[in-house]
Amino acid sequence: MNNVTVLIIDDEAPIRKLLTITLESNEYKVSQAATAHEGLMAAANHPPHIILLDLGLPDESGHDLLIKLRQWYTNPIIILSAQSTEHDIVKALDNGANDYLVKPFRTGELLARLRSVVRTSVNNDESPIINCNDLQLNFGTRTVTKNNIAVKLTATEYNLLALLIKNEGKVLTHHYLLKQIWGPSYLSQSQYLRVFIAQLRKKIEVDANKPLHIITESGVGYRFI
Amino acid sequence: MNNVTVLIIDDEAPIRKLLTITLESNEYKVSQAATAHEGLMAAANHPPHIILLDLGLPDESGHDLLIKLRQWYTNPIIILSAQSTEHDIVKALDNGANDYLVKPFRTGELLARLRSVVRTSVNNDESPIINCNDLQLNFGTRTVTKNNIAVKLTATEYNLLALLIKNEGKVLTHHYLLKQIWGPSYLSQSQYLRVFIAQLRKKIEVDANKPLHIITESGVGYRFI
DNA sequence: AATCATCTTTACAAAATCTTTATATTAACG
DNA sequence: CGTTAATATAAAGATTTTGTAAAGATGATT
Repeated sequence: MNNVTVLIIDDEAPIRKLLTITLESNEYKVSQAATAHEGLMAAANHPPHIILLDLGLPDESGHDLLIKLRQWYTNPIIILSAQSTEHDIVKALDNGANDYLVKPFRTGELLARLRSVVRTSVNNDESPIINCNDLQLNFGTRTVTKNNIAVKLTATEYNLLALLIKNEGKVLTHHYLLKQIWGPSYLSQSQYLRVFIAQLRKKIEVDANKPLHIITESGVGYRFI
Repeated sequence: MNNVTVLIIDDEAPIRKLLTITLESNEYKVSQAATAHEGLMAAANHPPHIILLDLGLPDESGHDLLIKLRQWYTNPIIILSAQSTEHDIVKALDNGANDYLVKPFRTGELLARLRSVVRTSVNNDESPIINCNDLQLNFGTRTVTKNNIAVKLTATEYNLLALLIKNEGKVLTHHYLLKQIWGPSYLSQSQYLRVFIAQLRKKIEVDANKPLHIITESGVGYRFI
């Protein structure tokens, strides 16, 4: 469940193979390129979270590719290179590389350095907040506000509301809701659903008798708007 | 003018001297510490933009100091160590180090790696002190005050409070809290949590019966406001 | 060995939540 | 329009979860 994508740009097939196996067994999604040109295209078409770049490419200097990438690509780039001269390392880092590993590198160290750059740069992306008119649900903090006033929900109420909101517009059947919230052995307890929907409406609707958010689809289920 | 502050934590005076000269001639502002304790205090009192940390300190393992620093310090930490085993490198990186250089290191490379971490970390001048109304928590010194009066907390109580405060607003599940504070083998000991939450409330809340800071989310966990 | 602070466990009280029941209201359909 | 099925609501009860005090255990320090 890592979901971090890595693009390997290296001309040596055995190294690509080794890296791919290593990374995939650590739940990274891997794509490959064997030349600078291929790498640039791949990065542009499907920007990965991280690029592993070999400096010794056949068609173009890795340094030049790095410079080209850095004109628009802001995610981490880690250099993997047989060159271990200070000149090469300094040049690569100053051209925007986030790290530089000398081949042959140790697998564990590579993975640790990957985790390090992922930690510092990849994770700051999403704000898991959903707004619906007066209503706001924050998945990160597990809070609900109505007109900026906190609404106190029980765990079950929150789960039910979150499920409805995540499927905004869709009708969720009684069957489905019961299964998701209470589990597969509660499929016949449709009274639960009525009780909890009523409680939710009391808490989040302006007028619980004329619900604007939680809509009843008689005979089928409920829908959130 | 660079204006970037660097704290060197290293017990060997000659290395501190060499680093200081190197860094100052590149317009960094340098401060020094010769022991883990000194380093922790220095970092807490005047949080630097970057910490250069030697793992071989006399009074405490550099790894342990790294862990303590990372409880509140979010700026880059670069390890300088004579140890070059993969185990050490991986451990340090996973404990939150941003880079790891093996001594003896090349000056140009160190400077390039410094430039690299400066470039990527937006220098958010973050204080190691968190204020919440009447409550103040100092991550550097591990102390808590309520209306400027020191509150005496045990290690476990402090850890629990610090974890809650670091995730202010978020609900932390019982599962998560137990795992973080007591370790993965204590996941079923939810009574611990109740006892320690009660103790914390007695110490930091104005009225422990009506907690304003540590909020119970029944069936889920606790939240700090 | 005695002391002290802290952690762990136990027992019970209090509170919150869930479940069930009863009954009212609304929608579907001929 | 009236009947039937589905849905809504309130409130009582049962159950689970949480809070608290206090006793026992541990382990470091003297």
